[in-house]
Amino acid sequence: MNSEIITRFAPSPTGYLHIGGARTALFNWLFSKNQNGKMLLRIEDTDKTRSTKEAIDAILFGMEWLGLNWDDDVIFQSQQIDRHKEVAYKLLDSNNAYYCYCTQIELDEMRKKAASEGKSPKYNGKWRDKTPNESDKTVKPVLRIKTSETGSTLLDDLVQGQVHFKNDQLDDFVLLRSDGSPTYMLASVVDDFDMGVTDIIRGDDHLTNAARQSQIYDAMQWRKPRTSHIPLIYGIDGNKLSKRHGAMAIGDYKNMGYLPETIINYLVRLGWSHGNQEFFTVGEMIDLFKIEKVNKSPSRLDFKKLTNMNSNYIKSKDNNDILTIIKDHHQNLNIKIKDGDIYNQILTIIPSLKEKSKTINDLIELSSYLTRDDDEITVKNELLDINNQATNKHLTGIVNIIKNIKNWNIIEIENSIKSYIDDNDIKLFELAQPLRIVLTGSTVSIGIYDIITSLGKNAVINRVNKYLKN
RNA sequence: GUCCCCAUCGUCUAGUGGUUAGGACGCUGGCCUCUCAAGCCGGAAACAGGGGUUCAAGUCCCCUUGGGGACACCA
Repeated sequence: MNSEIITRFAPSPTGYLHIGGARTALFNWLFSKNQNGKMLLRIEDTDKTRSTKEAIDAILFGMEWLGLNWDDDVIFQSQQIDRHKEVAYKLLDSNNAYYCYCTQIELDEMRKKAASEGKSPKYNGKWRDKTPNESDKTVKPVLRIKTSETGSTLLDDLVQGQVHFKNDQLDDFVLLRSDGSPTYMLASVVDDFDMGVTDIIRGDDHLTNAARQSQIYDAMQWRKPRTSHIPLIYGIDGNKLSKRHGAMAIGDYKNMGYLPETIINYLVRLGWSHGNQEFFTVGEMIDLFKIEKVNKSPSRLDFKKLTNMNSNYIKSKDNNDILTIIKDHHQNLNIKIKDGDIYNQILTIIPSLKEKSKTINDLIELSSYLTRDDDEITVKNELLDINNQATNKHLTGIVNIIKNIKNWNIIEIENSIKSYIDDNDIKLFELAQPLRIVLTGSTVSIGIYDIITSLGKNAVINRVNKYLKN
C-alpha cells in the first residue's frame, strides 16, 4: 500500500513570487513535511506569451532563500503538452467533450445577454449537441468539456469544509484552445494526476475551479486528490495586494533587510495558529502544522508586526551569523571594505547593534561609522545645534583626555570620560551627543563608549580634530 | 447580476454552550537612560446588527449588513 503524501506548489511564471504565493508554498511544504511526504514544484508555463525566464528564476530563488526545498526535479507544464492533448482527445472520444465553433464576438454577446437577463454569464452550451455545417468550419474550434447539467458536485475541502455546487452552474469550459494548446483547467488536472498528487493546497480563488475540474476527474474516472483552499492575504488597507503594499517579489523583502526565518514565521501565523504561541522554529512548525487548523477568513499584511518579529530574530541570532549577514549585505549594496580588520571591529559591537536593529539595513546603518573613512563623516551644522563655544571647548578637552588613555578598553575609556564631566561639572549628554555626531555623523548611534572603543584612538582624534578645524 | 466563501480589540489571533473574552504587534502613561531603540511596570481597545434554539450563546440556526472570490481560447 502506497500512502505517501504528495503535494505540489504550482506557480505560474507570469509574475514574481509574491508574499501570498510564498505562504501557499510554505503551507504545502509544512503539510508534506509533517506527514513525511513530498512537495513537488511545477511551473505552470502554458501561457507562452506571458511566461518569462526572469520570473522562473525569481520563483526558484525565492523558494531557496526561504528554505522551502522541493522534491525531485522541477516540472515544466509546457513539456507535458502532448499528454494533455491525449487526455483531451480521450474526453472527446468518450463523448465528454465537444468542439465549439463560436467566435469571440458571439461569446461576448452571449455573456452580455445573460447578464442583462440576470443569469450567470457562462457559456450556454450552444455546440453541445450540434454538428458543424460548412460555413461554421471557417472558424477554428475550441474543445469544450461537456459538464453534467443535473445533480451537484460536493467538495470536501480540508479548509473550507463541505461546499456544494449545483452542476447547472458549471459551464462547459475550454480544454483545448483553437490553436490546439491545452488550457490551465485541463493541464493542471492531468499533471496532478500524473504526478500522483494526493493533496492540493492552493489559494481559495481556485475554489470554484475545483468544482469545475472535478468534472474532468469524473469523466476520466480518476481518483480525486484532497483539496485545501486557503484564504488569500490582503494589504493593510484590506484590498488585494498590489505593488503599493507588498506584493513585491520575495527578493524585495530580502533587500529591505528581513531575515528568511522572519518571513516564514510571520507567514505561518497568518491564518494558522497554535494557541498563543507567536514564535516557532521550523522544526516546531513542521511538527505542529495541521491544515485543518487553517482559518477560512482572509488576513492582512502588517509590516509593523513583521518588523517587530524581525528585530526579535536579529536579537536571537549568533554574533558570527550576524557578521556573515552584514558581509553579504555589504556585497549586495556594493559597499567596499578596504581593510578586512574592520570586520573584527564590527564583531565587537554586534551585541550592541543587535539590540537596536529592526532590520539588516539597521545593522548596516548603525555600523557605517566604521565602514566609512574619517573624511566621509560629515557633520551638518543643523545636526549639531549645540554647536557653540562650550561644546568646542569640551571636544578639545576630551581629545586631550583620549590622547592620554594608555589601555584602550571600554572601562578605561568610560572612566576617563566620566571623570572629565565630573571635573567640568557638565552632564554626560552635553558631551556625548556632540561627540556622537562628530564621530558618526548622526544623532543616533549605539552607546558612545562602544563607538569610541571600536573606532580606535586615531580615528577618534582625527574625526574630532577635523571637525574643530572647520 | 449569478454562485461560493468569510465576519472576536486598528492588525494577526486564542476561544469549540457556562471565561473578569486571553495573547502578540501597534497605540498610550510611567520607570530606566549619553541619543535612538530595547527592557521593566501600567492603560485604552473587540464578539457587525437583528431574530431564534437553550436554564445558559462570541460559540448552534435563520435573516440583514459589510468584506472577499469565481463566472476568459489567464493561470
